[in-house]
Amino acid sequence: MVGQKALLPDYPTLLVIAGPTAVGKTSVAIEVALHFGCEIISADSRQFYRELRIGTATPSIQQLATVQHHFIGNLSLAEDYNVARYEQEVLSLLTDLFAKGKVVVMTGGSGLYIKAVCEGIDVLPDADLLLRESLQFKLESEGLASLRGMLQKLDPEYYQIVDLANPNRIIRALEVCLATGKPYSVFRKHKPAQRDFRIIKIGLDLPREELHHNINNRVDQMVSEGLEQEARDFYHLRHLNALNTVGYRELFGYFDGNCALPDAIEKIKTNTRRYARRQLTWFHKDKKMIWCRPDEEEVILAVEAAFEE
RNA sequence: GGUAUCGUAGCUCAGUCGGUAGAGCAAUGGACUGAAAAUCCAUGUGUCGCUGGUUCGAUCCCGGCCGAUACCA
Repeated sequence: MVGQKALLPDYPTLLVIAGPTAVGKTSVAIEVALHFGCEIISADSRQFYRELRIGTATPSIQQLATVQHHFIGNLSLAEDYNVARYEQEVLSLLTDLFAKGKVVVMTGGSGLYIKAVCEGIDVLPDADLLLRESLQFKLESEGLASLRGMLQKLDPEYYQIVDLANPNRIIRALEVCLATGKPYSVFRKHKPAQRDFRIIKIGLDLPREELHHNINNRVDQMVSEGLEQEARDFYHLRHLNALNTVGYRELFGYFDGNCALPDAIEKIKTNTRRYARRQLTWFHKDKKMIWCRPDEEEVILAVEAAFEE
């Protein structure tokens, strides 16, 4: 199968390969991209940061040399970034890539980022970091109930549907209300965007036990590759969102003296497992997802079958 | 070999003055439009080590056995 002449689609096709962390997306995506002779767009909100190499399981130098990748190491830790920018940048890149070939592979585990590319995302104001900080302060000093009260006044419609226990949701809505003077809900259209390319979504999964085994092994491997030093190098930047990331926060806790190194490593494994579960929850909701084992031949067969539809 | 203590959920342990049991962690399910590797919500049946006995009734009391730990030989 791999190495045989590829069956190519008639229209530009974005081939999404999603799945939980450590399922084996990177190598499958490379094989699939080689098969279709195309490039890879990463959809991983932490592999953007070039400083985070070990802890985010960035593809190796050799892997990156095999197939042209995009959105790997394209940002520096201190840079602000968000889904909407990603959507725009990917769309613009796709125009170029589809001028060269009919297929582009997109792979990663950040569900929201994939969704933004496939379905679009509403036009909203970016976060104002100062405003966010002051709301955060209000949360700490006055409690969540106070923020809820504000939201109830500023956007009663959204107040009815938000998760009222989730500070992040409420703060974001308030940011938009305060920055624009309009209720957050008027911006939330949720109208799926029309794309001028076809989308085929493949979800990779493994029996849970096997996935956990992969996760545990990979964390041990990260540690032996020097994850502790990588985290230490950026300990002083821990306040940055990019470092609010599994693998780094647990080690920061160890540097703070809150736990021993083996405990921190154990916590990384646990939190990675939970992260994988949240990713699966997100992807399971997508009814268009075609589920496969992380095996390139199985994926290519599924993709070529989808071309026919 | 003797004595003592312990054996309860995947793990660490609590508890039942005898009426078949519950916390933390783990795990599982879910939500989620500019923080998304983030953030938030929900979910606790397990031969109470095995086996006899007492009892209307035993995980709890008594005996034996097995296992663990500590101390003594």
